[in-house]
Amino acid sequence: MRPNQINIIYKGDCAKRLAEETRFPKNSIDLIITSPPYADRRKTTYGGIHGDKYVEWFLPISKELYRILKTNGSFVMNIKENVEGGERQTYVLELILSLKEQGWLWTEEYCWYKKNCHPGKWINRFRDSWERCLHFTKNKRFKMYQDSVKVPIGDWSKRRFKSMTNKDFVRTISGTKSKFGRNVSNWLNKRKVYPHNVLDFENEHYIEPTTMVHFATACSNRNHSAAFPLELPSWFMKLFTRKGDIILDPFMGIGTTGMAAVLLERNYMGIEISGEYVREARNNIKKVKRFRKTKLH
Amino acid sequence: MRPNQINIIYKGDCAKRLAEETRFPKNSIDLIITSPPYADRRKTTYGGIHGDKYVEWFLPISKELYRILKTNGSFVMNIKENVEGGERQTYVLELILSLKEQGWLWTEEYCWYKKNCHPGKWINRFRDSWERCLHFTKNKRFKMYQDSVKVPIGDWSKRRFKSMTNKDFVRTISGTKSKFGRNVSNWLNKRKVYPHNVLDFENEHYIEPTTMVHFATACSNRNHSAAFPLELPSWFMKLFTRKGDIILDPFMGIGTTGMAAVLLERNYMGIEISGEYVREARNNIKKVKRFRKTKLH
DNA sequence: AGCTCTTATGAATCATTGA
DNA sequence: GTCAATGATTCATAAGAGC
Repeated sequence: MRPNQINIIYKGDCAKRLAEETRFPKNSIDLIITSPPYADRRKTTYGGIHGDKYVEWFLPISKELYRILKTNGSFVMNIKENVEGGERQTYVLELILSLKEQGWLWTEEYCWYKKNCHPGKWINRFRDSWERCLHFTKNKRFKMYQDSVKVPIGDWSKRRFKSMTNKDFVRTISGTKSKFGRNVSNWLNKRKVYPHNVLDFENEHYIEPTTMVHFATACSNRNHSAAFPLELPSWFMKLFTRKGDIILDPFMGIGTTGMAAVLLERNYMGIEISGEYVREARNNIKKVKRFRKTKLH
Repeated sequence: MRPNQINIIYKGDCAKRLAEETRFPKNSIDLIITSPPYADRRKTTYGGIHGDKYVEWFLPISKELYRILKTNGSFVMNIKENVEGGERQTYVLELILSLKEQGWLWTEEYCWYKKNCHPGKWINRFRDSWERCLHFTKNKRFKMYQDSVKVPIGDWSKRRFKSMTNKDFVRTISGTKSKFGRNVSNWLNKRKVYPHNVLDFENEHYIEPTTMVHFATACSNRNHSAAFPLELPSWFMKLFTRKGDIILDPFMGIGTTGMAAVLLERNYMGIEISGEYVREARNNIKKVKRFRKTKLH
């Protein structure tokens, strides 16, 4: 069965919304990707779930997610435990163990390496520049389209570098965009390889650059910062779905997942408890749709 | 109390060795850094501890480690759970929870991003290119010398050196006659910033390049590859200890921790169960000592 | 000595085969 | 069936040979 409506955002508490079986029939979603509220964050909307209560709060939601996900689908959760009392909290670890008891397979943990992380200075730690992207599935075999996220081959193609003189180095450093850059990028495009499980979006261009640039200029929303950037859901969508598949984000926020889905010609479904976020998400997605029509076709 | 001997490697099972109180008095070690055998690895030496038994096996060891670590010391464990039956194993998660019950504070989880990870291609996952470096302490306040691991920053420098191996880097600067060499010296004196909690040794050079290069040429051991490269223990040593401090590796292997300690003028202690590894570790450390005398002084 | 090119090999994982 | 051993797959680095 298919959901009775797709490409829609429902306002409400996702535990309740997900239980509506005509809207969310079993085995109907190809990919669930979300960044749930972290413990003690988003206090206004979700009442600031404490770390001690986090697993208890999440399990009814993940039970519904398990029901509605296709047997060959994937569930990707972007999360990072915050620090409390000088220690990393343990609720993410406990959540992984509990999800396994619920029937989920903990297939992989991707590392999202974000170099431009939040600023700050503490005496007992450095800035946190990575987050977990937990990959759960219902079965050992699931849909995975690895070719769609291939990246240019690594820099060991520096045989190219070695043939260069010191002059070339200096010119590269001083000159902004010399022919050096173009040559190398040409060379690199000759061969593509599979990526690994650290997502480093600053170095690699997983979204087609032209699409990305056009889009960035077309819809720039500085008012609110997304929980995750467009690249993150886009990467997993390309990896685990094909065009026309249905992708769900039960904590839709300002609609980043929906925007990525539209750009990649997938169908989205979203749930969001905050009315303000719902409005903004709908608006953002509308902008993306308009952009796709005008610029890409 | 101080250990009755330092700069020594004991052969034996570390659970038993650590209990010898004259050799390992309580509150006597400044930093414990180790990469314990991963589950089902190193079968010949450690009997291949299975994931199900891993926590049970490790807890008696960590109990002794807690006893001998100074109250302001740190315990850094490099580990990564492997895949079994298509899923990531959970023994590392369980170990973290159990260590907390034992009294340890789980202060931080650093991510070691290793780009030269094992090759391979599978239908359900990509290559694993990161490992956990779990940071445990006995107290909220502990010794941390953040300034000692600051990294040079520069708009061009990072981009420039990203694609160079240490060897290239060293070779390049050693030709100081060139203009490029002078540029590099400038780079070394540039403004420095604090790193973050992703260790990315390809991009940053945490060991002084000259030391690094001289050493690489002086002692190259092909026979055995270290579990972790010299940079990893070096980085944590600089961060959590000062010259003259005592550093313990209860799973010494071929002595990488000891080599780093000698290079950084710290004292080391090690335990290793394999006689062959003990010999090689002693030999490696001897080489480093000789190197330090001849090349650096 | 310095550069180019070749070759070997990693804390891996999965499917298949054989006991 | 269950478990163990083997082969296939793959990318980046470093050592070694040759000029």
